[in-house]
Amino acid sequence: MDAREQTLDAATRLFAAQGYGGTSLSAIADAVGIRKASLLYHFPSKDALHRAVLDQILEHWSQVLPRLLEAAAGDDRFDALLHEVVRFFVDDPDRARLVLREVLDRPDVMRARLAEAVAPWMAVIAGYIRKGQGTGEIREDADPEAYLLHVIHLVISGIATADTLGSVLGEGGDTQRLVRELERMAKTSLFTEEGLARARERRADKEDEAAE
Amino acid sequence: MDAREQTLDAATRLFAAQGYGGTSLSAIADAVGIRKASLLYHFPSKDALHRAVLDQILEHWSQVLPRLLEAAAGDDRFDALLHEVVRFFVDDPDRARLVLREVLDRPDVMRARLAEAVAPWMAVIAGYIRKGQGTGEIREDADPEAYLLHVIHLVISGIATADTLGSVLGEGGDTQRLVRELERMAKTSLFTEEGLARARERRADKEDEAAE
DNA sequence: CCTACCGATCGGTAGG
DNA sequence: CCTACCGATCGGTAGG
Repeated sequence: MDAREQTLDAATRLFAAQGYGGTSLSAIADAVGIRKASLLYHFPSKDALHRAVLDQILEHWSQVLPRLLEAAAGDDRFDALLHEVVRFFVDDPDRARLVLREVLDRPDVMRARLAEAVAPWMAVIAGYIRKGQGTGEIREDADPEAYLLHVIHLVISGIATADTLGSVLGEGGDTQRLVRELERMAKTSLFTEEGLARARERRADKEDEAAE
Repeated sequence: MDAREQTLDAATRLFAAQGYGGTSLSAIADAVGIRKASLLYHFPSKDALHRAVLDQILEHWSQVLPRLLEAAAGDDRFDALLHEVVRFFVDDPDRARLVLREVLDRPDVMRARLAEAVAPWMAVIAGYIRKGQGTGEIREDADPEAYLLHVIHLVISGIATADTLGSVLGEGGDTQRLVRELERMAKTSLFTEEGLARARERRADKEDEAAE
């Protein structure tokens, strides 16, 4: 791993933990083991480094989202999508903390970037939800776009703070327990009882096929 | 409003918008219209000012929560509680942003404070949920503590970012629309169809009584 | 509540 | 990738 990658890694970690204003270039350079001036050879400014860190995360989704929506075009699209989003942030909770901080720190910059990178895909998924409302599998009173926004909130802020707030649950407050409840809430607030029952049948069928 | 209150107000606004590290004492003093040195006459240090800002918020809940739980001891306890929490943060979204930042910036300090101030009440409400699971009004598979934590997440991060992310919904992305869907999600993921129906009946009865 | 001032640290540059 | 250095700003103090 070259110095540029090491710097990106350390910056991700420190920006996530202490914020942009709370992290100095010296602190990042120390973590990498170089001098601050050397860091500014790889990235022209603190702001440029910060943008590079954020680009890494948003770039991932520009690549993964379309692939995922096509691949999981079948019945379990929703499950697959939710699982992938959860997996990405649980894999490295710093990603969740960074996105959360960014929305707080630079609301207008982030609004523009999300409108460009995420909104188009949200519209597609909202379309699927509306189709499900037609077949009776999805609750009529759900507001597709607002629902999606809240599920993203649930995932990101839930995972960003899981380490800290899990302990409020007592000893058993691990991330897995929080994730399980999070997925349950996302599903039961979207699907009708009929929709949930159909999904269970589909899963049972699949297991039978796999067993043959 | 004296200078101390003005300082608390300005600090709340600026810490919420730009974070602790991103806000200088001069910036706060400028907003109040005094000198930085004068600010440090009212609060011994930046850290002390920050603590005072946070204390204001947590103190509110130490007072309101017990009163609310006793007063709304009837059937609509859940509705009343959720509404009050939403109202408090919608009233001033900076409160939501501050709490969110605090959990990110000082995880261990915040864990300790929440364990002391919020955890006991969460245990009480979780007890009510378990009782509802016994009567069939609340879904058996809900995890009471994890559910409550996620609803708080939903409210706080939803409201903290409503201004920014509402626009992702298009023109109609106002806070009210987000709040309505938020409350729908919280209820439908907690109550069974039977529980929801019973709540509707109770509301109809109340309206009849009021009409008489 | 002010002026005046402190050492420390900030992001960034020059030059090699 | 380094040493050396820049002006600006930081949180905080002295003294009135």
